[in-house]
Amino acid sequence: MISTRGRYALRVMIDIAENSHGNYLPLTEIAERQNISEKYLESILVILTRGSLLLGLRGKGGGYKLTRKPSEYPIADIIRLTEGSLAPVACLKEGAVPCERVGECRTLPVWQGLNRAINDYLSGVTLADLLKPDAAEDSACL
Amino acid sequence: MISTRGRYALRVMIDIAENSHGNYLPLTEIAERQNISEKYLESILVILTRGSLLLGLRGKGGGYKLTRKPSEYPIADIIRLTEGSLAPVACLKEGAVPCERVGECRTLPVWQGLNRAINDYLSGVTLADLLKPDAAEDSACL
DNA sequence: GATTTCCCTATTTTGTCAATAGGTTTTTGA
DNA sequence: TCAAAAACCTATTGACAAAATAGGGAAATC
Repeated sequence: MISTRGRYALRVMIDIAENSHGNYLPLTEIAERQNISEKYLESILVILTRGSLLLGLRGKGGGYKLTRKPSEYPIADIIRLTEGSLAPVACLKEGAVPCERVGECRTLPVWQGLNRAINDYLSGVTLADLLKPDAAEDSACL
Repeated sequence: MISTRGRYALRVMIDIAENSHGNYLPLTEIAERQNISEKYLESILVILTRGSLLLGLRGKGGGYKLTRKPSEYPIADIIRLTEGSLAPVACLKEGAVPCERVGECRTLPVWQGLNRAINDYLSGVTLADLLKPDAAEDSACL
């Protein structure tokens, strides 16, 4: 199950894509529009910024903006970053110690197949696909 | 993420399919083979039995057995039952109160698409696909 | 230099999952 | 008929991660 953090992250990315028009959007504005507490939202924006999905600028006139065009943000990137992983089971996480039963594990193929299905789907949808028609023009967003 | 309960459930179903040969397998035997505590395993078998994926028989000579041929168990059924749902977000769970933002929700299409990708994949694989070659003959398992 | 705004670390709260415990009922078979 | 074997049932504990809060520090602007 995608957690609150990942779901909020996606909403926030859409919000910025639709409202930024190339400018920096302050946290308070996003929080109000999305009805998320400023403090909790902040913890999510930190992750998105550290992962280079957003650019943060301090001081008056500062805020957050996208680093790329919406069509260059696969949803998979957003969810993977904020959730830590997209893997449906722990043993498929990046850098997991390979389970000792790996040779005899009868269930591994299912999880690998599921993992691929999830990745393929979420990699094939981008932020641009989720925007309101009039906000979807890439040029208007950077 | 699929929880321990769901992963164990799948392992147990495979175990029974491969070892039952039409007989009832007692919990203790399965627990030992799978290295799962008897008490915890019991809580999982209760779910599988109530959901009619297994048949339980009490008393000496009793235990658990499949109710159908392995090829008639989509993995989706096993995981959905033990996890409660396959939905990647709460608002897509069976019987969830529809979110009030539904009309304006920009993220819903992603979750619906992901939901479908997961369901399609897990519905297309059955228990029979995961068995050792020599146990895969359906007739030997009921 | 005061205000705005992001940045950083830590803590509390909450809730679910994993696991355990202890008992009850049914069935068999000696 | 009674002891053993086995599933069935309810409740509780323990551990951990997620959600949310708190308080302050650093950069940029005007």
